[in-house]
Amino acid sequence: MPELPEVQTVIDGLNQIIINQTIRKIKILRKGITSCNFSQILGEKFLKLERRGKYIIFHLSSELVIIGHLKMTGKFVVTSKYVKYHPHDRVIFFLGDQSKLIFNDVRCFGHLELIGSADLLEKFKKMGPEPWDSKYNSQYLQKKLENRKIPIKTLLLDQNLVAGIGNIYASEILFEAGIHPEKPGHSLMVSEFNQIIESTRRILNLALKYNGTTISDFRRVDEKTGEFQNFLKVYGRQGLACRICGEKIQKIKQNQRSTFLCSSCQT
DNA sequence: AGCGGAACCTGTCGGC
DNA sequence: TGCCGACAGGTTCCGC
Repeated sequence: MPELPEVQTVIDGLNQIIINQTIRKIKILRKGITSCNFSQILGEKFLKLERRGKYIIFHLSSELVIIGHLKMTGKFVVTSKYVKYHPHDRVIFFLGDQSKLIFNDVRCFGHLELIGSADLLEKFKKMGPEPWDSKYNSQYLQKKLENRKIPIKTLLLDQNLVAGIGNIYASEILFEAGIHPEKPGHSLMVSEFNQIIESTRRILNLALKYNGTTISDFRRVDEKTGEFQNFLKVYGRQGLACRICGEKIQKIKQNQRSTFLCSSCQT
């Protein structure tokens, strides 16, 4: 589900609500979501939430941090004491003000883990730079991709190359950059790497401004939808006219995942 | 090392 | 209407 803008939207929502709340009790409704021993964080407070790639980092008033990943369908919702459980609620944090922080996930791909804050660096050691990091530049991409034969679209989904891009924004970024998604990584020129970097930042910034994309079931913490779906130029628009040239948008499969493109604008 | 495919799990939608 | 396959915003593991 959620890519960088959606994860950041969730974090911004939670930062408004759960900071300084005490964790009174934790209930795990579905095993497999987490194998943590949560008893060691009872009585602790949420201090601050951060994002790294598509991971959510909950800093606590102890030396431990909770790391969450929403995968395809995970959500965090905060509700009052009296709201009943929903079918896909998986983990419930009972908070000091009697509200509940609920991790809900239809498909159960999502995951929560507990690690020492000193182990955060190690945890994210292999992950690529954030898109706005100055390390994410054309020399970096050229070096990392010089031996890669696979399509640039597939490469943009690799979190060890750059953090946070998923299936929707990969298509949108390459459309904006005017680059065909099937081009092998090693075949791109420096100017094309620069286009990708600029497009990545522009599109993610815009998506952040509109609280992410709601295609099916992404919701903000307050259960509102994101609005960036209204700005999508290729994703989900197969058969419709390209907004730039009028050509029909195509849908292709790459590595078992859908890619959308305009074969006239992207070369 | 790089690459493709399967697996994880549940729900929905479109075609026949 | 009902069944069945395809598909869904992600990541990891396995074998070549």
